[in-house]
Amino acid sequence: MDQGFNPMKPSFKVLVKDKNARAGVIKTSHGDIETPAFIPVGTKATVKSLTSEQIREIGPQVVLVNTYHLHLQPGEDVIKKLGGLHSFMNWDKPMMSDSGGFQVFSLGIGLEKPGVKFLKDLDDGRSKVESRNLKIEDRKLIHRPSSIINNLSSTIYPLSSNDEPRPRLNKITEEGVEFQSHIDGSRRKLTPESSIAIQEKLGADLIIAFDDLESPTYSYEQTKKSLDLTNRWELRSLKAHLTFQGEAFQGEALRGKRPNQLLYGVTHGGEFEELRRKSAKFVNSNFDAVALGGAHKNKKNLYEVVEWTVCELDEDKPRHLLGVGEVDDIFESVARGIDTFDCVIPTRLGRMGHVFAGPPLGNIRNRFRYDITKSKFVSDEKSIDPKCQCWVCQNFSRAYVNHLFRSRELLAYTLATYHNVYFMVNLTNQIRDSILNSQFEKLKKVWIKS
RNA sequence: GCUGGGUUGGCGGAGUAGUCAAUCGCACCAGACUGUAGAUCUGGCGCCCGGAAGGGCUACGGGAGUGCGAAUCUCUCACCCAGCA
Repeated sequence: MDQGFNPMKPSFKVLVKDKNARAGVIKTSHGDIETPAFIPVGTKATVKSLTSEQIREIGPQVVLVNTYHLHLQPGEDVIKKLGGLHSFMNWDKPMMSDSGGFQVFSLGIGLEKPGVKFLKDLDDGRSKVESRNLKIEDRKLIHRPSSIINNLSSTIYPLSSNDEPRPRLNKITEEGVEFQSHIDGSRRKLTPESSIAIQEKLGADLIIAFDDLESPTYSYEQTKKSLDLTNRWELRSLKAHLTFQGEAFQGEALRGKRPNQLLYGVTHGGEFEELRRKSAKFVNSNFDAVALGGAHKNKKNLYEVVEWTVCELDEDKPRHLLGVGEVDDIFESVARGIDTFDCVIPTRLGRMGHVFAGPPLGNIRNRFRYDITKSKFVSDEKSIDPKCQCWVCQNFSRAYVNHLFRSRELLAYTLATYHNVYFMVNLTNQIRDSILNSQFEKLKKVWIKS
């Protein structure tokens, strides 16, 4: 156990409200999280391309890891033996772990339908969707060893009469999900109980209940069915959480003390107001923390969903918006009462060569980002964002970053990721300050002019 | 000088009479990405018209032939490489 480690159940407090936007603090054994806060994603116990030292320097207060990935590799027992996640990845600040529920979707339905969390791609026309969809699957298959392809679970999940049945890597039962590992093809099972047990061994401060994710293409009936399953799984997650806490730490310092993990229940219900409100009430009445999950039809629907959900929640519970988002999503969600976010966009887009920029360079039309790999930046001596104070912008030109990407140098990914994560952290810091000073609406207008 | 091999799109490199405007890789251009099977994926890439389907033009070192038809066969010129002098 860390020197000075003070086990405590995380708590949350709203400090200041500016209309529905809130500035608060989540206290955990590994330190405080001042909200609103952006949580970078470090799925496999690493924020891709960054060292923990760099992450500390950039300044996010929490990092998110994934139960599914760490369970497959290297396994929670290895991590626990090495002192838990914090010690394993040399990160002594707060950490959140996702339950692996999302992978039920992304390794299953996600293979069959485009638009993982949003339906927007379907608006472009049927033919495009069909071809794109097929190519996604071809791509996945190519990347899988042939032994795995030949042994794929043949569970079919047709979503409409027009859809070709496709193989998927998992099978959903009442008990949980039977997976085929995307790494070696071995058969695995994840249940609410095992997800919680794994998350307990990993040792993140904030953990998430095991849920089933609906597709954005689901009908009301399909969504309701999925929500009902999620609710049953969430209650089992909660029970497991209350049961396992203590057991996992038998013989250790924590025995007999209060649980030091905060379990978030996840709300679902797709695009449907009735289901969303029911789900929010359900989670609110059972959990001390709420994560908004599930699929959304589009941005407008996402904001509606946040509104509907938040209406049904107690003020004193922290609200996390899973997997969102873009700059405008963050403003709109904070405006409606969200406290924390995690999203792969800054890290993933960074690796793809897209870098963020605030006003005036960045705006709602260019989605606050541009492609640094374009030839027009070959000899551009300006920094990525002239207004940015990050280490990358203080020391490197667009030309240099452009060169690194074009020559496929590894540093490219590090510099772009560094800057992008800094951008998100800086953005949420500005948002928090604006709330504390009752200037949130003003800041929001400067950024997205709504 | 002799002998052998070679000369294909921005580059590398397939093709060796029709299904070739020409496989493929690189480079380049464009697009995608929201609880990460992602340092990834998709599309374009001679010129012109078209949204597309498709159509027209110019092309496989230069020139001349054979043949219904040539990047592919013959002759010749130029250049490159290897071995021998």
